[in-house]
Amino acid sequence: MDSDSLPPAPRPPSRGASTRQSRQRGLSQAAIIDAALDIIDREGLDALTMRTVAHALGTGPASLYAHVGSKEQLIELVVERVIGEVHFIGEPDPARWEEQLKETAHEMRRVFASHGDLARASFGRIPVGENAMRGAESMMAVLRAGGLSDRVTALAVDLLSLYVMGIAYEDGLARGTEPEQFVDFIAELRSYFESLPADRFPNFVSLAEQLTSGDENTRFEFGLEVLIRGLEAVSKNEA
Amino acid sequence: MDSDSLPPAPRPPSRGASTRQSRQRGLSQAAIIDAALDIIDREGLDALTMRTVAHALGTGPASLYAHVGSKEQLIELVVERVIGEVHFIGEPDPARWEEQLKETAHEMRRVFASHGDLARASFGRIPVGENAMRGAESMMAVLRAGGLSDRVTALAVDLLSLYVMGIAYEDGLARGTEPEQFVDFIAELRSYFESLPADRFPNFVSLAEQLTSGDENTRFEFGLEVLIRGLEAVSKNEA
DNA sequence: ACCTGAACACCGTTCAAGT
DNA sequence: ACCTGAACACCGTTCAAGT
Repeated sequence: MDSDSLPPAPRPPSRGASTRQSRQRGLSQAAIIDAALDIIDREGLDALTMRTVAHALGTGPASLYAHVGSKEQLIELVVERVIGEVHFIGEPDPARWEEQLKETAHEMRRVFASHGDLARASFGRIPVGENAMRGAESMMAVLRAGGLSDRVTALAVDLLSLYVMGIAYEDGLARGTEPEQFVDFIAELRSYFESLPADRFPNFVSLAEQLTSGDENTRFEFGLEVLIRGLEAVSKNEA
Repeated sequence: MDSDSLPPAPRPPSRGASTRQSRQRGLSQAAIIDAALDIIDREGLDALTMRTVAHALGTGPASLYAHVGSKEQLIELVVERVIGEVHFIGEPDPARWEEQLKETAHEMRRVFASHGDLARASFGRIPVGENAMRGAESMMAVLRAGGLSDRVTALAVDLLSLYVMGIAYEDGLARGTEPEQFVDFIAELRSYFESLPADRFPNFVSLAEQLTSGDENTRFEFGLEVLIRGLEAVSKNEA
């Protein structure tokens, strides 16, 4: 997974301070990231606290600040680490760019789905870590191999990431509530839609089933299909 | 803006408690929502605190709980109120469904852009308030007028909302930092991309300008175009 | 019924002091 | 250089007590 390190990336304004390194004297940045990710996996993002992380490592919260600039930066590091778990396309195939893009999207969703509601914290960040950069590089390679212009490629990588992380964000929220409770809520929602006054809400009434029946996978698949077909259309139009 | 009230909507699992009404004895739910929105507009979502809201109204935080179940619910009420500012399409025109969808998307973005980073709190919520429902109803009417199937309409209203709110979320983050700082960061980012090792990051290097030049409006417009062209394609395919 | 002060159980972060 | 305890300046929410 490792490779030659990159020059230092610019940091987005007003995020945490810079990182210091420790040379394995009990605590280390890696151990802190591990502990943080473990908490997110098992108890979700809200349970992630400088205090809970410290506790898991047998210290107090103040000790973490020798290895991590802030809680904000710790989350950034966790996200970057998790992006490292995503398998991006290594060899772009011009004939299969749509499939390869879908594969990548599925991979990203799968990985974030395996880490609680971490996607919530990841959303809206401009990721400049090594793993995130490699991922974007791979997506751009696939898009260009598919014949998309420079302009469309640059916009598309952004759009696709927004979509996938948005879905992952919502996935995480749904996972935050008990599955049974969630099913109940959807059922309640359906009968609520059906009970609406038909003169003012004709579409809610007649689409009540459609609106509450699709599972999250078909929603995801649909959006992906729309985006890729849309990219094809926009790209064709440009030429 | 008001109309006959709807039957009580189901509440998503594990959000705030139910609302009590006060009859204008100094404090009221409306006044609390006003104060909260005002704080968000001027200082952003992070400045919204039960304490800051209470302070703006000349009381202590405990007093708010007679009118609002929780902070979570207060935010929900603020979001619902803000959605009320969006002008949705009243008369769907079958010949102009794409334009009408774009108009609605622009309206939503415009309204949320005028309320700090509120979109961040709105994202991922299933909105069941009256205003939100009317908005979704209007979008579905436009989609169906455009000839989209029930299935595609139901999925599309969801997809479009996800996109617009995702963009609005990012808008809000960008607005959180000083404009000058943000420009500097983008410039830094560009030279960082350009300085990357070309053997491992050929696309970042050659697309450095494209990746850092588009302003937020062109990004938004591009995604909207892709989505709508994609919906056309998917819809044609279905028939 | 509404409002309040005080308190509870938390936060992230700093800082002087230790090694 | 790293680690720590204690403290600072906050949170959301509860609850007994007031009117």
